[in-house]
Amino acid sequence: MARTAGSDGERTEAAIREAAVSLMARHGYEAMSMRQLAAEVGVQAAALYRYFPTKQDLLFTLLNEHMETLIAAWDAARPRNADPAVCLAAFVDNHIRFHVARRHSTHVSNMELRSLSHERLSHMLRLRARYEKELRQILREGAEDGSFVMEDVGLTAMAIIQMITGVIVWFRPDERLSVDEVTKSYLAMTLRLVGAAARETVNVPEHA
Amino acid sequence: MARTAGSDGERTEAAIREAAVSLMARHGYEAMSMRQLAAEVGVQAAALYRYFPTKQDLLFTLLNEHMETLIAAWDAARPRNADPAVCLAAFVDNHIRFHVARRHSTHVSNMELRSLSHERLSHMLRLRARYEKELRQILREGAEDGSFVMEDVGLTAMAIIQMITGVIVWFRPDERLSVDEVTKSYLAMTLRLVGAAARETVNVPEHA
DNA sequence: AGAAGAATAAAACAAACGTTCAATTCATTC
DNA sequence: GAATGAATTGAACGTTTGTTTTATTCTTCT
Repeated sequence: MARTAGSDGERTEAAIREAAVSLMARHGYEAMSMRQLAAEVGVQAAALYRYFPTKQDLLFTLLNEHMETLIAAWDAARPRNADPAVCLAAFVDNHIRFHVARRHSTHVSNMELRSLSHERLSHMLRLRARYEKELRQILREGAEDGSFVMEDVGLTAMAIIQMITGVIVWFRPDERLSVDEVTKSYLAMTLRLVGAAARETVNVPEHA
Repeated sequence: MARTAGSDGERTEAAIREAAVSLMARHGYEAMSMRQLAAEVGVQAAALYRYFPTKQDLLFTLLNEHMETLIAAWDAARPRNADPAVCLAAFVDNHIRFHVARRHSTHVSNMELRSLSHERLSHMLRLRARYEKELRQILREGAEDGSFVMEDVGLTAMAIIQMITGVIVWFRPDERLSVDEVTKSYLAMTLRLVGAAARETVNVPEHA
């Protein structure tokens, strides 16, 4: 009844994070008990508190890491000095691939914000706003230089985000469509949505 | 300690449903306690069990009612013998207005399916599949008669559903945009998304 | 006015919850 | 090989949970 053979702090913490994301994604934050999580890791519940002072701290750590990583990924992937259509394509591509690769933590990020304290919720919303601002910026430039057609920048940004994040709700990587195929289709839909028909999918309106 | 003056079964049940939807939407099904719900209704927790045998029965009742009502609303609103663009427009319009008017129960329907038992989950998924099939049918007809352009019917259906359901995540009826404006914009985006430019938003590709 | 049934309160149940504490073993360093 | 600190256990804490039971009051019908 004490330290177990071969135990290692770093490995245990990583195992906790991984199991927590999986359990929260499947059953929800409130439905996941610390004992259940401990059992999944193969450890007693008390051991969890060596790494995360409270259950909510654990949640916050996971959510924060998810958003920080997403922002960093976009920062690395975004084209510089490119025209709006290229930027938008890069944004959609990065967004879908990132979220598909992290289905579970994306689910948690979308569902469990309400379990955070007020300050931590604000912090997460700020990160989210910062990320969404990138998309609005692209859309605004495209609307100004005439390469995009849209009624409202903010509204279009929300519509696109909802659409491309929604991939993870139904997409399973082992089914009929590959990530590449899905990404390509969503990219085409997005470009049509903002009135920037890609060369290969141009459609000339019949009565024009 | 017993029946209170002016108490009425029907009114109490309606009050329970209403308070439950509101609490579940704001805090989540797991986070809502029966005592908290009872307090919101102005009743003791034990009284709830006169109307719903278990907490999960209460959830199921709400979810089921939501989906049945949605399907009934579409059945009443859908045009008969109309071309795909008209049908699609009607679908988007009905969907957005229905969900905006029922923000709370939509939230619950989207978030709390996982708290249902296996059989009840299956039942809800069947209802959802039946509803989504309507959209796929419209898209398929449009793809076949050439009025729509799309890569994949199923994928496009999911993208549209996610996009137009996502309205309730950010939309607040008391802000800068009215329901009519939002619906109109989303309708325009949807038509462009499937390559069926509405008359007033036709855009002729520059290089055509 | 009295009987019957509908609607609720109050109290209790065992189980599960997040969390804390002290004790104990493993790994590492000197 | 003894000492030190990191890692973990096992038991316990007080709350809160969903639910049940029993008793009581209100309403309605005759």
